[in-house]
Parts: sequence; structure tokens; C-alpha cells
Amino acid sequence: MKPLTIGKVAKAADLGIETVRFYEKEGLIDPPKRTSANYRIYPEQVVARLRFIKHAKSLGFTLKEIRELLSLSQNPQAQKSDVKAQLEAKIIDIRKKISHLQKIQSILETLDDCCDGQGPTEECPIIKALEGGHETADGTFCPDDCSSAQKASDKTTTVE
Amino acid sequence: MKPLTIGKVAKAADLGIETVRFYEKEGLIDPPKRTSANYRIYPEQVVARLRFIKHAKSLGFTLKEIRELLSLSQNPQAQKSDVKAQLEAKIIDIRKKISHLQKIQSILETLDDCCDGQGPTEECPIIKALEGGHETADGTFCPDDCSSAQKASDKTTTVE
DNA sequence: TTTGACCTTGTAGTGTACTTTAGGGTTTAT
DNA sequence: ATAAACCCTAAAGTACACTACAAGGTCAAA
Repeated sequence: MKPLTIGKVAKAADLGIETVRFYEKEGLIDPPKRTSANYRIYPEQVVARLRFIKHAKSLGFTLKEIRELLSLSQNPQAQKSDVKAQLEAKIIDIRKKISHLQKIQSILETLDDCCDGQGPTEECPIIKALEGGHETADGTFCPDDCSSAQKASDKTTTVE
Repeated sequence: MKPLTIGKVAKAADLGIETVRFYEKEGLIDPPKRTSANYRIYPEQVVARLRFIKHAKSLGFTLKEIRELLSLSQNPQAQKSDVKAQLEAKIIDIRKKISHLQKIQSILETLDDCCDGQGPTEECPIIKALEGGHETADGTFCPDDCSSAQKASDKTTTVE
């Protein structure tokens, strides 16, 4: 039988060797037993666990959250509803991120529309708009008014 | 006349003093002249510049990108179209982020739907799905099949 | 047997955008 | 005069998730 060394589990889970050791240090996988030469020898299940970590990560879970999910999955007292709750919290999280980005997108599009792209940057309405404007409750910038930004570009810099 | 010290510009731009010094070190604002006691004394325009930085940052520009925007705005050779191009690149960037998050969102919702939230985590279909599954071209996880994940939960772990 | 692929440890570096700390000097108000 | 409020520097710390490096030990094949 071929012992499952770190190189093999790393390859099987499509991760770097260093990453596997890092996950051990971070408590995401158990420290495996060692050969007489101190090589790590893993049980086969570790591959599923590493895949779990990798997949959860690609879905936006942090290592901290993954650690929590893993401890739920190993705790016989834990309920499926606990896992489901974590998942739903993450869904809300992602929704918030999406709507924040959508807001940013629309502001960027507004700014884009207010510049004709002709001439030197000296009177660029985009730059002018970013110097003025205000913040909304969530800290995101909001231009005061696009057309006024256009007009502002007709005067030279006015800071008072 | 009251000299515009770092505390005053920081307050005016709603930033921390340390942040203003940090921006100077990063080349986002020019090193100002100093008093005999080595205090920084700023010209009034620096407030607009700091506001620009703050606003651009809140719209998702990195400090590196902001540095580029600022150098465009100061370069008399630069064209508005250069600024516009940067802005449009950022719009594309944000769109990509949104669609990535939307993809993640839909996967998370699928996973959420495949678990009834009843009983202990031992046979949790969410966990099972994350151990299996595969990656798509962009590295994002994709469950193999939700209903099969349900079924998979009826057997015990099988890795071969 | 010797080369190369593999494994070990610990520490430091990466990138982003700050924030904090330590240890001072200056200015202003009382 | 003295205390509070402000300013200075340089360096280290923060969070996140690795990644790289140095300096060595071990194992399998030619």
C-alpha cells in the first residue's frame, strides 16, 4: 500500500503542499500521524475535507467561517439547521455585496455619461465630480449632480 | 491667518491624520512645506485632492489606480478620454465582480434548498455537496447535483 | 551510489490600506 | 507655568490567505 503523503493529498485536492500545511497550522485539518522519518501520513478522508475547504472558499467563506462549518460537521450535537443558518447568513452577505456593487456601478455610469471624452483633463467633469460630491450613509460617494459637474468644468478650479 | 495644519486638512476631508501622512508617503499628495517647527502646512487645494481620493476609493478604485488618475489630472498632455477609459475599465471590473457574486449567490441558494434543516449534521447535504462537486473554469465551486447530494447523504463517506 | 524528487522545520515576505506604538517636540489656553 | 492639545519620526502591527525561502533529512530509481 502506498502511504498518502502530503504531496499526494495536495495533488488530489488540487492545492499546494504549503497550503495543506498552512491549513493544518490553522486548525482546519487534524495533524496527521507521522512515519518514522517524520513524514505526514494522511487518512483518505482528508481529501474530502480539503475539497470542502476549497469549495467553501470559492463560494466566499473565509477560513474562519469554514473552521466553524467544519466544527459543526464534526460535532454530533450540531444540527443541520446550524449549517443552514451559516449558509443563509452568507447568502445575505453576498446579496449586500451585490447591491453595494450595483450602486457603485450606477454611480460610475453616471460619471461616465457626464464626460464627453474630448479635450485635455484640465476641466474633466469626472475629476471635478469626485472632488465635490458627498457621502451617503454607507460611506459611498455620490456626485452632487452630474450636469452641475459639467458646468463646473466650464469654470476653472474653485475651492473655497 | 490660520495655517492649514495636518489636523485641519484631515478634519476637512474627514480622514485620520495618520491617513493623510500615509497618502503623502504613498505619493498621493505632494509633501507640503513645513513651519520652522517642522509642522506640515497645506495649501487649500489639498482638501479637494483628499476628497477626490476618498470618493474614488469608495467607488472601488485602489490607491494605485487613484495615483494614476491623479497623475492624469495633473498632466497637461493627458486627455479626458484617458480618465474616461480608466473609469470604463472600472465599470467592467465591477460588472465582473457582480456577475461572479451572482453566480455564487445562486449556488448558495441551491445548496440551501437541498437541506431541510432537520436533524443532526452527520448527514448534512450541504457538507456532502461541498466535499464532492467540481470547479468551473473560473475556479468557483459547482455542486454536482443537488438531489444526488441528498442521496449521497444516505451513504457514509466514500472516497476512492 | 548518486541523483533527483520528495519530505521536514521555522521564519519571512506578499499585497492592500491603513492603524498603532514609542518616544519625543511645540503651541495654546488657563 | 503648566497642562492639554497638537505636531513629528520610524517602525511595527493588523487582517487575510497564502507563498517563498533556507537549510536540511529521506526515499526511489538508474
